Amino acid sequence: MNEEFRESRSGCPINLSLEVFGDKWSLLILRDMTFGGKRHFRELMRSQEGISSNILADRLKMLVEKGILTKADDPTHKQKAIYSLTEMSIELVPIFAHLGAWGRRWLPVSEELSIRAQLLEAGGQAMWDEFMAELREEHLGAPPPDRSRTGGRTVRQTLQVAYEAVLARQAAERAAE
Amino acid sequence: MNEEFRESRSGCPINLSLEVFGDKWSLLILRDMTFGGKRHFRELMRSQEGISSNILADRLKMLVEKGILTKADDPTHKQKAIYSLTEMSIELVPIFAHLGAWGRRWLPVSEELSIRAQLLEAGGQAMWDEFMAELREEHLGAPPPDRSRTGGRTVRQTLQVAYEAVLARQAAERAAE
DNA sequence: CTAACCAATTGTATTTTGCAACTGGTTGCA
DNA sequence: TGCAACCAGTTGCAAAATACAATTGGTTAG
Repeated sequence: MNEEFRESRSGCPINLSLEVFGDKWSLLILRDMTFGGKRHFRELMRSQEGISSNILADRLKMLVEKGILTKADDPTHKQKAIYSLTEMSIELVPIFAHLGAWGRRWLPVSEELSIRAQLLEAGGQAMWDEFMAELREEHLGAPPPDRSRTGGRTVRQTLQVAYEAVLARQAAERAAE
Repeated sequence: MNEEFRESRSGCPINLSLEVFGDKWSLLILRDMTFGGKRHFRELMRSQEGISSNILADRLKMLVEKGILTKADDPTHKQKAIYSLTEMSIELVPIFAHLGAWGRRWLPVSEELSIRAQLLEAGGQAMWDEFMAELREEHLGAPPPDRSRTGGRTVRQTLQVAYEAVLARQAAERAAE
């Protein structure tokens, strides 16, 4: 397991974490998989930030090597690869939540791209736990979580609906001008 | 405030956060200031990971420009600069805590460099709040927090004592072989 | 049969990083 | 007063990472 860390700069947990995703793209790929439900190379290419295909290929390879993602053949298409989160990456959800909250508080975020972060912050640990359970179901084939409390809607759907509502309102406001 | 983000790739809070410290060094510098109490260039040069002086100078400049640090003259020495955390960087404490917990769980950390992360994780939000209050006192001149509950020892001292205890035990074990 | 789709790879230019040496000055001490 | 240690960087250069555009070799739907 530890072979890719042979040349690590130090055994500090923060440093080792940064050696994994201390760059401008790795966490964005994981963000799109986690919150955007993206599983394929081509879906990941359509990121807000415009990643190029060689960088994406390189990062996916690295993340698979480090055990943060897994890669499998998609049965519906011989050339299609499907990427999955692992427990390792699913447990980044609280970090995403805090990172989003911090960014929303201190940086010039746009409303539509920060509504998810806002809801995730407001939902707290309970929502994060629920979301992680959903990801385990979707990516690891874990048994489905009890969804009776949440009205049958997944956390990702909740976030997505809120995002689209903001987009719709913005479009209406622009039309009204 | 937002001038340095004019060319940002997107208004997503996670993306904007990564544009600030999505590299291999910025968070390590902030870690050393936050947990190591380092305030001077030369102290920061002595990181576990061996940052080089040009990179350190570049990152300090960027972090000051972005409002994540401030820089002031040290009255004790004409050439000495003293760097301080701001509210922005003090509020990274929960992110450090989660990042440390994640790294400790999934990466090949060393015992002595992860004992702090372990204590910080165990201490939870209450400990993080206490620590942030201490940092505000130390870096922003905020009024001292009520320290009666904690036996007069600061969180940083608690972490440091634990770190040194591990080092001492390791030295004793090596001597006993 | 063909156009769209698929996950990349290739080539090249630019930018960032890493490393070592060096700068111009300040301070403590003998 | 002179000298060594200290101070925050800067400079020059090589190596690595990144960005961008074009292309590859194959698959699939209509």
